[in-house]
Amino acid sequence: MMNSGPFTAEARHQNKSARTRARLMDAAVQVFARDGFEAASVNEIARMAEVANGTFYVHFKDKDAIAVEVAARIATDITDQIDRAMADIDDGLERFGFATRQFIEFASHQPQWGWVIIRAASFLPQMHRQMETHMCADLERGRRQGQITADIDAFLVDTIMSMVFAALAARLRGDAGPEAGSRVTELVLNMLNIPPQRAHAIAWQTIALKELHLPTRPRQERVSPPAEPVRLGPIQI
Amino acid sequence: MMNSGPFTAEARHQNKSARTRARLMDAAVQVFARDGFEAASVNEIARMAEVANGTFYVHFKDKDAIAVEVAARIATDITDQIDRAMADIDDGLERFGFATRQFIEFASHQPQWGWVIIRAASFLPQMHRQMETHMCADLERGRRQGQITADIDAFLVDTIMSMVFAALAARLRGDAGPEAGSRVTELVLNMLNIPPQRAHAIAWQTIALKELHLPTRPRQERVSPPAEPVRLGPIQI
DNA sequence: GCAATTATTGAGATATCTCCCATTTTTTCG
DNA sequence: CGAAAAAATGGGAGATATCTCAATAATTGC
Repeated sequence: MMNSGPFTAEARHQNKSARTRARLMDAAVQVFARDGFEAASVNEIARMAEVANGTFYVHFKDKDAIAVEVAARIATDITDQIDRAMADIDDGLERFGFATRQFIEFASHQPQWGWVIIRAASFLPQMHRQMETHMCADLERGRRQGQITADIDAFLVDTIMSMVFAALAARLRGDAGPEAGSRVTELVLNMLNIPPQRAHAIAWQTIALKELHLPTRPRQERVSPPAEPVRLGPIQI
Repeated sequence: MMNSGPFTAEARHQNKSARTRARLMDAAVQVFARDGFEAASVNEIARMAEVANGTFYVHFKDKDAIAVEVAARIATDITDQIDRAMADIDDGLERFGFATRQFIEFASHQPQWGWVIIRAASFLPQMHRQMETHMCADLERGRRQGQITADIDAFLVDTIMSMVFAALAARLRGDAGPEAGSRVTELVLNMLNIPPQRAHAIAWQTIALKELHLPTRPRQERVSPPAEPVRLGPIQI
C-alpha cells in the first residue's frame, strides 16, 4: 500500500514503537497531500500505514495531533537545512533568493511534502510563523545592510509569503517550471524597489541547489544560530 | 436561526421554489464561511435555512452543486458591479487600483462573502479564473497604454492574485485595517516597476468606494462590455 | 372551492468516522 | 526458555453524514 517514506527510513534502527509511529507519519503525509487535511481520515492513514485502526490511537491522540507533528517536523527539517546550506552567504538579499529558490525546488521534488506545506500553512499558524521568522531574518539583514529601505512589517512579510507559496503551488500543479523560484524572487525584489538589474542578477544567478535530506538523520546540531526572531511592529497606516 | 440574507431578499417576489432555493444559498454562505467547505454539511445548511433535510436535495444535487452556484453568483455579482463602478476610468493602472481596493473593502464589509471567496478560490478554478480575467484586462490595458513593460503572463497574474487574496485574508482576520487595499496595490505596482511616486499616488489617492449591492437586483444589463478575455501565453523560462 | 400540480417533509437505509478496550501478538531480558 | 512488559489488534458502540422516497402540505388554475 505504501513505499515506506522518509520518516520510516529515519526510524529504521529505533524500537518498534518508533517505527510504527514513523510509518503512521509517512502515511499521514501521503493522505494529507492526496485528500487534504479535512477530508483525511484516521482510518485511511492507518490503512495506508498498514496497521490496525486502533494502533493509530496508541501513538496519536487524534488527527490534529499527527497533523501538527508532521507539519512541525517538515517545517523544522526544511528550514534548518536551508539555513545550514547557506551558512556562508552574508548578503541578506542573496540569502532570501537562495532560500526561496531552494525551498520551492525542494518542495516540488517532494510533492507530497509540498502539498502538505501548502495545505498546512492555512491552518497551522505555528508552521507559517516559523517560516516567516526565517524569511524575516534575511530581509531584516538586507535592511540593516542598507539594501532594503522599506519598513518590514507583518503585512509585507505576509504578502511575500503568499507570493512564495503561490509560486510553489504553481510549480506543484505543473503550471510553472524550475524557473518559478527565480521568477518569484525577482518579483519580490522588484516589489522592494531593489534596482531591477540587481534584482535580476540575484534571482537568476546560478546557484548550487543542494539536495535536501529529509528528515535530518539523528537530529544534527545546528551549524548557524537559528535565525533570531524578528519582532514585527504593528501595521502602520 | 438565520437573519435572511441577500439571496433571500432578492427572491422575495419569486415563487416558493425560488425562495427556498435562495434561503438555502444564503444558509450555505453562512455555513461555508463559518466551517469551511469540507467541514460544512448538507444537514447544517438545511438546518440553518430552516427547511427539512430532504428539501435540500430537491434543489441541489449535493454540496458541491450549491458551492459552485453560490461561488459563481458571488464572483459574478462582485466583478460586474466593480466593472460598472469604474466604467469611466480609462487608465489601466488606476482601474487596477480601484478594483483591488473596492474588492477588498467590499469583501471585508461582507465577511461571510469574503471568507467564501477565499475558501472557494482554492478549489473552484472557474471562480478564480473569472476574477483573473477581469484583473488581467486592466493590466493589459495598462500595458497597451505603455505603463507596464513587463510581460503579463499566467505566472505574474497568479502572483498578483495571491497578493490580493492575502491582503483580503489579513483584512478579514483583522490583521490589517482599511489601508490593506492601498498597501497591496502599491506593492503590486512597485513589483511591476511603476515609478514609486506614481505607484504611491495611484494606490493612495482618495477614491469614492461605492457601496456594492449584493446580489444585483433583478439581473441588470451590463453597462460596460464584460472585460474581454485575455489570452495568456505559456510561461517563458 | 376543489382537483391537479408543485413543494416540503422527516424517518430511515446505508455508509463512514472516531475512539475505546479486552484480547492477542511481539519483544525484552533475567 | 519463559515470564513480564510493550505493542498491536480489530470488533463494536455511538456519532454523524448522505441521499431516498412514500406521505403530507401548500399553491395554483379552473
